[in-house]
Amino acid sequence: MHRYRTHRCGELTKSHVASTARLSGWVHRKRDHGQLLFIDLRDHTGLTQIVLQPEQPFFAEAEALKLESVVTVTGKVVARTAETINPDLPTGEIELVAGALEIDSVADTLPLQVNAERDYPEETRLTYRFLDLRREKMQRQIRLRSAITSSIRRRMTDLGFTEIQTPILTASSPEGARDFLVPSRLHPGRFYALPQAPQQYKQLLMMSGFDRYFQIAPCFRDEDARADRSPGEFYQLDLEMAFATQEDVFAAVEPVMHGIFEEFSDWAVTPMPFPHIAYKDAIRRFGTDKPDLRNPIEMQDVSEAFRDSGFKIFAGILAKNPKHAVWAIPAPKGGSRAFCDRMNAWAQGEGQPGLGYIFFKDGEGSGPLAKNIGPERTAMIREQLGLEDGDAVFFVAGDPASFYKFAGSARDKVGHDLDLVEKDVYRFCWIVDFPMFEWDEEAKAVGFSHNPFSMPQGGMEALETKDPLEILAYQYDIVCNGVELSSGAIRNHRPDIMEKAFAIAGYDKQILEERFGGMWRALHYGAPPHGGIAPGLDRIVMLLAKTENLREVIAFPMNQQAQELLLGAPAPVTEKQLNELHLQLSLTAREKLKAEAAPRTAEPAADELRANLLS
RNA sequence: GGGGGUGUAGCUCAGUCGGUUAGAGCGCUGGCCUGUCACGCCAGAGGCCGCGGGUUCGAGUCCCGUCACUCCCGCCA
Repeated sequence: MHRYRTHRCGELTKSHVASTARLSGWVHRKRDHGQLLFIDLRDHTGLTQIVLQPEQPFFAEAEALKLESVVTVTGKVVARTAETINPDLPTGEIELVAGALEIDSVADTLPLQVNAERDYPEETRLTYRFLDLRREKMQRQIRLRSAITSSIRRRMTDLGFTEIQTPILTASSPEGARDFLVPSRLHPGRFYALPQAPQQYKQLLMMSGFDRYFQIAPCFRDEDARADRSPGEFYQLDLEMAFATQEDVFAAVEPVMHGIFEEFSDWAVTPMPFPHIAYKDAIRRFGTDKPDLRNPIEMQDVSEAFRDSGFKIFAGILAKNPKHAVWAIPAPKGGSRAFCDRMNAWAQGEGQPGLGYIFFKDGEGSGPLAKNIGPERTAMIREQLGLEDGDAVFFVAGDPASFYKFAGSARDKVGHDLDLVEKDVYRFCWIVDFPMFEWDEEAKAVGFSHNPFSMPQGGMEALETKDPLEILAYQYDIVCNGVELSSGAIRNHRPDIMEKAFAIAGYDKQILEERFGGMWRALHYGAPPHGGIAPGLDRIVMLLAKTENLREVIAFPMNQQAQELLLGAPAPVTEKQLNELHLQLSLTAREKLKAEAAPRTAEPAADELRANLLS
């Protein structure tokens, strides 16, 4: 008989009755009747009820067992009587009558309960992550992540993609987010950077003739956290294809995404092909480049209804600048003064002057705004938006470039508050035709708006003849339920076009050679046209697990302050380590205090242990 | 860097208008219980009310500061 187990805790059924079995696992719950003790024994497969009788020599020891202790039980599998069958448990028709009990490991009093589905503060959960992970929900979510990852690998391999690892210690790149830097011991004063994405390497692989590459790639960016953005590190399904057009990339990725979402959820998924929405249309219709298409509301430009109207504020705004506009956010079934006033109060809380509105009842428009512009213009708006009695409409005026974000969040709020958002469905779309360049207000100059290696639409001719801010790129995002899952592009494989594009963004050829040396060289020795994309794995799993927080689908996440509470990262290092790396710290008194205060870990002893290991 | 929320027993939370000895559930300790499965019953221990200062006869409660966690803004080619 195996030292620890002949079966798993979720395995025994009526067919095993009368056989001898050995189970190992955690004490999930105890029910002590004095002269009879039940223990629910748990492992990754489920629960089995163990029955312990008082004549057994280990009975007292078993009674004293703390929850979450680890034990090995050997005994006879017995059928339960009809009255004692537990229909809620897969193993509920049998129980194991203990003949021997071995205590493998005892547990202290628990800081969080494993056997209860209740919420604990993040800090407690992360400090005791090993306990948190034992809970059923976390087991389910981490296993879901594993299954999704396997499925992605299989699908990509079936499509002829080759999985290739790329370096973790690489070079800092001048564009993008803040880098994590790793000081070099052998090269004083020089630093490696952790990759923000394997962008250049995957393009080099295309130039190396691998045709189709993919990787479940770790990416590192030193940004502040959000609920849907881990601090520091995350994973992407990174892929790249040679001799591919934008449509080829869509045709490869769409079935993978669609297939994954069909495989791991019973919610409806947007049928293929996913709709394509141009960036500027997404902004105009939804106020964001990552629209939640479950929300049916679409905004419209209603400037003409307000131009030279009796509503002097909007008329004035429109007269001031030809770029200015008035956008309407329809609110079906939102036609009550209470709702409109609530929206107005919300807008003021968002730092807006307010939110103009009209609501429709008894065949006409109500509210101060309708009075100001008169019945004809009110009817025009109603006509354009197809509104009926009982509906409302909100207005935002000014320069769309500055108000579209607010308009987008107003659309979100109307959709949610009026319960218009579709349920139990994944709504996908592609956002295409991103601008190649954008105006950097801080630098007062033109810069790359997304990926500097994207191919401008129209190629060299566009760069030479068009206003840079008008040029579009072969740059695209895939969006699901308002979550940006990935962005990608057809790359610029022509050194002459790249030189010109970088010149427009203010980088001269020398920078290109210095900072992108490897790729710049490779482009001169036969580079295939290529492109790719990189869907974020954490966000895919988060959507499929139906949670709102990335930390729910990461085994050992950092907290919002980018600290890992189990091992205590980031941690101070010794003088010796600093010296080897040719580093000196330059900290203010206040920063020194903070640096010396060791991060909290689960066991105070861990801090001591770490100090010993480091010295 | 900025704004919001939270901080009370091991854990989750309640705590009224500032007023006597700060409560509940789970967990923990002791006792009882041979069919429970969120077992039940009885008893008990456990509190720097995050920390510092202030107002007050009196502060968990009000004010100021500070720290921690969390959500958001900035940031995220």
